[in-house]
Amino acid sequence: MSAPVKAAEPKRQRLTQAGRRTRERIIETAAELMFHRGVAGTSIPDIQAAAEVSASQIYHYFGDKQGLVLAVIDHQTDAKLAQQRPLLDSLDSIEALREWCDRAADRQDAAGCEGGCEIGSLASELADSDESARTGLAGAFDRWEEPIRSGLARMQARGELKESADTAALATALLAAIQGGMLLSQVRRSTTAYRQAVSTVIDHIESHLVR
Amino acid sequence: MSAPVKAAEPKRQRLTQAGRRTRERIIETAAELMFHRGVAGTSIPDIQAAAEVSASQIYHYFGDKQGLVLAVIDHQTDAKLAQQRPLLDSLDSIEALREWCDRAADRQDAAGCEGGCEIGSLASELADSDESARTGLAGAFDRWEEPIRSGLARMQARGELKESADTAALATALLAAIQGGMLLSQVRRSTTAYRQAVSTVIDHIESHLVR
DNA sequence: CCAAAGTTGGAATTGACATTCCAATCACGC
DNA sequence: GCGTGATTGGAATGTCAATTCCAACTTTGG
Repeated sequence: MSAPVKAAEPKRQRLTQAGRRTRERIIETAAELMFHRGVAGTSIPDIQAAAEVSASQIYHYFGDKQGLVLAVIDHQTDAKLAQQRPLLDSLDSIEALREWCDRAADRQDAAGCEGGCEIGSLASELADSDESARTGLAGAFDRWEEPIRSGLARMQARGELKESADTAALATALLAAIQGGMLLSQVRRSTTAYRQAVSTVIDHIESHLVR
Repeated sequence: MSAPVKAAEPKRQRLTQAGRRTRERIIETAAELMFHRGVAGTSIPDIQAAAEVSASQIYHYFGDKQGLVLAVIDHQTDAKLAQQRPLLDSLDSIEALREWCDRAADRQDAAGCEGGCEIGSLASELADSDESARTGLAGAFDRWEEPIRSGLARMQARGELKESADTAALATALLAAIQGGMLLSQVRRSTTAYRQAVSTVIDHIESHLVR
């Protein structure tokens, strides 16, 4: 029959300087709006108005709304990793882990606990309704989890963490605590739950320290 | 100015037998659809068709879509607590905690990891866009967390858990692990993350056992 | 049995929204 | 300098959603 399902793919086109800038502006604006109002709550006209572009521009660069959503997923993933980057690459001590998680908590407090995790919110909304989005978000979580696992693995390699510790599982548990904690904090409008959840998992990691 | 914001409130009316049944059917159908497709992805006509009711019936009983959503939140909360009820009231041993969490994991596996937590999904979608929904969901999480906390407190009272253990924080951490683990499992289509997250937190609770 | 209130059907209204189209500019390699 | 393809504007299209309205029918309490 037809070729294997793939997302409406805007043909690989050469982008002009202006094109690249427009494209970026659309993605950033869409990401912002979708973060605050959800994907379904963000209409193309909304994005048009906020980014000051015409409908044709959005459809020219992304094909359709789904294409834009996929671009937003990648953008938010890159943005999150970049934002946490210096710390993210040295999560190889209990102190570094705590510091890294605290930063996020402080940011969340500063935002008045409105909005949860950029990735997590997209995941919850899209996981069951858009298979390619689900795949993209699974990749996002993998990219995010990797530096955690890697940091723990370094601790273990250095002999600071017991051999019996399952670093992969601990990394997953910490990521889950972050996600669940963020959600509870968003709903309760207080970072207490996030801090407790994350702190609990890090305490547990600490209990695997040698000595 | 005006009275404090309150949701469009269908006047307290006496319900006939038929009325009560229709109302219930609408709520259950809406809950089901909204769980699978999200609130925004579920239209009133969708609900009409699935529940075999007319538009007037929905608006008669709930005022508007938001009213229906609030009813769905309460319904899902009651349903979740009822479903877990026997176990939920005796979460006062490590084994009971593990058993309780395992059940949820098995259910999730049986569902092919489609759909996350009924409460968590609603929370993520509605927390920032509907203040009364947010309040209702905060209450839902509180009602859910309470039996966990209470079970841990009993363990502590019996002297099984060290005095130094913060049972409230541990309960919150477990709930967060459940939520975050569910989200990761939904996105990854595997309960591994959920099992690891939950297991990690329970291991940590276990480390607070006396002796 | 009668009236008030509860229940239901279904059409009509109004407004968005995603997407398409066409035509006009504009940038750049040759 | 020219032409091809990139970029943009803005109107038009078709669909579908939320909600309202009104009229008919049913139940219930007195």
